[in-house]
Amino acid sequence: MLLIDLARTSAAVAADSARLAKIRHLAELLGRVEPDEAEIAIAYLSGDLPQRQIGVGWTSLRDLPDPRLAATATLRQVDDLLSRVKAQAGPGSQAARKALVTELFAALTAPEQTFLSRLIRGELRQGALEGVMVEAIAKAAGAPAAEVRRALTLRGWLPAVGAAALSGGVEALRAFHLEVGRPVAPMLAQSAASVAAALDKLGGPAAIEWKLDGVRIQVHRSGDAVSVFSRTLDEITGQVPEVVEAVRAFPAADLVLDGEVIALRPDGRPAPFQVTSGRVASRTDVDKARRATPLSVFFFDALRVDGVDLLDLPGEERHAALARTVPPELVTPRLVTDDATSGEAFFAEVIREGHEGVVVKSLQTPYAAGRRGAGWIKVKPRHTLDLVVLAAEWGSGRREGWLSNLHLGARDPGGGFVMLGKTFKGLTDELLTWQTERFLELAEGPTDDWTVAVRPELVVEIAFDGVQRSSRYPGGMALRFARVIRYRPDKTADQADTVDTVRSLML
DNA sequence: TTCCGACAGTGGGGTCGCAAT
DNA sequence: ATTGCGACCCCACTATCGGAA
Repeated sequence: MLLIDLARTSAAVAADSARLAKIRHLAELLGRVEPDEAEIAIAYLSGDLPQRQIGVGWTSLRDLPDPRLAATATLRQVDDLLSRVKAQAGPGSQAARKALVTELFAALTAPEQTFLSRLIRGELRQGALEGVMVEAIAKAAGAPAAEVRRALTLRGWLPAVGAAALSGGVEALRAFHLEVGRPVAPMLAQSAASVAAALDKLGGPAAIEWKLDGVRIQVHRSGDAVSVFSRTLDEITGQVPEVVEAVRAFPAADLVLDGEVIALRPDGRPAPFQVTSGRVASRTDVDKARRATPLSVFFFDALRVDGVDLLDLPGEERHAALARTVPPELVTPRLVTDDATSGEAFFAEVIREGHEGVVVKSLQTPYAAGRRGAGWIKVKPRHTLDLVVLAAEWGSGRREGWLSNLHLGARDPGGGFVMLGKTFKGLTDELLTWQTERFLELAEGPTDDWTVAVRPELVVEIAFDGVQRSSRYPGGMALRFARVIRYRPDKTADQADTVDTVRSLML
């Protein structure tokens, strides 16, 4: 199959807003792809590369060679070349990558260049990724979407599942099973504003667990072989020897567990997320990193114990299996209750201990791998500040033509404002329209292609999860997960919150 | 007919490793 | 020694479609 076929399908998918139409376009293409190119087609049309990452990003794709007029590139040829790009390493590799990318793009027509460039940058913007592709595979293979979804959960990689479905139908899908050593898409959580709201949503007793501000892990053990995977299913075994040692000591030789690693201070309180994150990312001298920043591990779910798959069992039965296998001090602390008052008290206590919040979990629901299932609901405290808009950046994609990303500043009692970060979240289309107009009225000072500086007059209420140390911003601190709640037309900039207030929140 | 679950899109701060400067 | 880039850790929120209620 030719790359131009995918480029045309992608354009058609983007042109139709209806999901069912997108699915039809994708299924039609899957119906005519050769079996040995099915994985490539599925990967590309759901926004992925079979190579996952190839060391080429936005900057490397800025100036492309002139396009050709005739489309001749096959999927296989493109895929082979991208594998060669990925394989470059060592001195001279950046130039070698660049040369290969240029060679590849010089062989493509304009629509192919656009498609491939967007794909590599991760900005396909066709309104269809994995979720829609699951439906398209089901349609093309004549199988129920639920079977495709189940296989995806267990295999973790849609192109493999889709290729099997296209060639072997439902039977091939049913052959996928949980395999120790191969990661499963982790279950995700929805969120709620309070424990009471979360309990209300679940209806009935639930488990309220500590939410640790660390890094999610999935651990597989078969005999002495232990593998640890990240949330995106990358293997990080070598970076977390503490986990490997802990799990080897458990009284079960066949395990799949879900948990979190976190750096704790000597007094048992959590280190800032940046510390845990940096430790987990360290690969070059793990022993040294470990001595400086030891990791603790806590488990909260069991997907398999001693040869028995637990994914489809109710949460409580999985937790019972976990408790039989993992020593109590390594099980994430929890409270089972249906009482909102004691639930809120538990939440308050967890926050006092310095942790991020809680996850309220249904006792009944199975492990909804890879989905933001309704069975888990996270609750975190929310801080707010009234800050001043210092500038805004032009948006892209569906926000093109709108001033979108806000630069936020706190008032300096000594005069002026100190920038604390940016946010684009929480804005409705209506608000985007309003603020674009307003900012252009207030525009002043240095303005580049992306940024419009404005007179610091507008006050906006910002929610955020915490204040982190920052080397990027002049005040030495930045807001974590900042988002807009509302504008405050009732306030003037001299009534905005000060940097001193922000600094007091950093501890 | 209305409601709501699931998805895609739009970007945020921080850190590490590597190659280039 | 420093800088730029890619990858990945954490992530919130709105708009939209279409099936569920």
